[in-house]
Amino acid sequence: MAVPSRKQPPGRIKIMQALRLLMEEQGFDAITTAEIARVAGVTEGLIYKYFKDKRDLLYQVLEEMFEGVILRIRARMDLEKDIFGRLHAFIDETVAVYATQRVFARIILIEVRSLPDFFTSRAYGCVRVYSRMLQGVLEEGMASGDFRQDLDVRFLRDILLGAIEHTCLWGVLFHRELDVAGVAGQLITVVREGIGPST
Amino acid sequence: MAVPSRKQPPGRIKIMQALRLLMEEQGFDAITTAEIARVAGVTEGLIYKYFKDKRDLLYQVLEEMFEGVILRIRARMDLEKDIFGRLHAFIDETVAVYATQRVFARIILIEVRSLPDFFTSRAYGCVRVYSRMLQGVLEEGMASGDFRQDLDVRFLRDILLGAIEHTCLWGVLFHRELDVAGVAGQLITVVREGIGPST
DNA sequence: GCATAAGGTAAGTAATACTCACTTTTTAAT
DNA sequence: ATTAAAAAGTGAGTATTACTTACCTTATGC
Repeated sequence: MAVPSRKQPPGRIKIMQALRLLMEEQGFDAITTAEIARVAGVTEGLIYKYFKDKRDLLYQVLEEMFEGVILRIRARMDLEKDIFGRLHAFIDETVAVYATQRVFARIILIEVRSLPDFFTSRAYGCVRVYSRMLQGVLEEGMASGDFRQDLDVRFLRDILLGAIEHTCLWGVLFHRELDVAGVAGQLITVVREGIGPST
Repeated sequence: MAVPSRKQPPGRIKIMQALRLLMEEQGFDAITTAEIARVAGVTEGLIYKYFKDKRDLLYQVLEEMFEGVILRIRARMDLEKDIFGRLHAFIDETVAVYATQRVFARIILIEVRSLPDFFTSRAYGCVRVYSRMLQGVLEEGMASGDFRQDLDVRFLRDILLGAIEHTCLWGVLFHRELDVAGVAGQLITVVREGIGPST
């Protein structure tokens, strides 16, 4: 689904590109529909031919980017054989995405959280798929005995997702470089062995 | 500072209470200034006598609540002697706050993140104080040798903060009960010992 | 070659955050 | 007590902006 980039009307594409471009420099709320239309080279009314409202436009832009991100992470994970390798791949690739795709990172980490209808959007479906990927690895690890058994998989998943997001958040907010290997490495260390004195 | 609840004009207090009340049921963006004024029993214009703009009102409400939260967490931590006890107190009390003070939780976890000028507000100062409390514990743990030495304290702090926030996020978003002891317990377990098979 | 639908336009509307000139109340010094 | 001045509060008005609607234009299939 959402695949045929062929049949998409040019105006629709230009509108989505315009928003992506504008979001390189401004937050979503600061961007007006008039500005989007101007940059896209179309009229304001056209936006509402293809998008239910301004937020729906944001969600569809996010969905488009998220599909690429999911493919990228999945491909990277498929290269790894052992559990911790796959876990590391997931974390490392996620951080790498946040580091390089700033518009994507800003949308997912900052913008959509406060928009209520996001959680019924197709873009949120991507979040669930993404989240499920991590959960899958964790379940494997439980089943194989590589991870301790006394943890709730969903809790553990949320702990990891939160840790990843928050370690990247400040860099994304303040446009600072992200030390991808550093963040991913520290995360994996903590997760593997905890913060107790090294064994 | 910010103490004298005496000298505050009644209108100002009523406006802040009105926003808190309205936020029990609605998101910040969905609340209009007209509605705030109506509930407060004052006119719309008065809001702008005491608050720079609508967001500034939100920040001041948050700041007021945050001061109480900080006192509460600090008091709880001061009861604990050993490092892991203090760490557990910080986590447990934070989760308890998110579980019981839903308006506070929603503002800090969901609303302010996308508002650019939040990070120059006094309320953000509270976030820094709060965050510094955790960092203090971690530094102690490093110094005393209770924690492993090869971790960056600030990374570790962000990992923990993110983990706490994210494990509470869905409950807060979807108005579900939070299993305070469960969340805090799992977090402490992971942090202490990692996810490797239990030793 | 024409009907039909899809792509696109332009002017208008309602809502809402915010302003400003003004009035009322409180405070405090003579 | 009187009054000046500062603080508290009002209410009508404005600019912005997301969104609508009726209309035009171009492409597509039969």
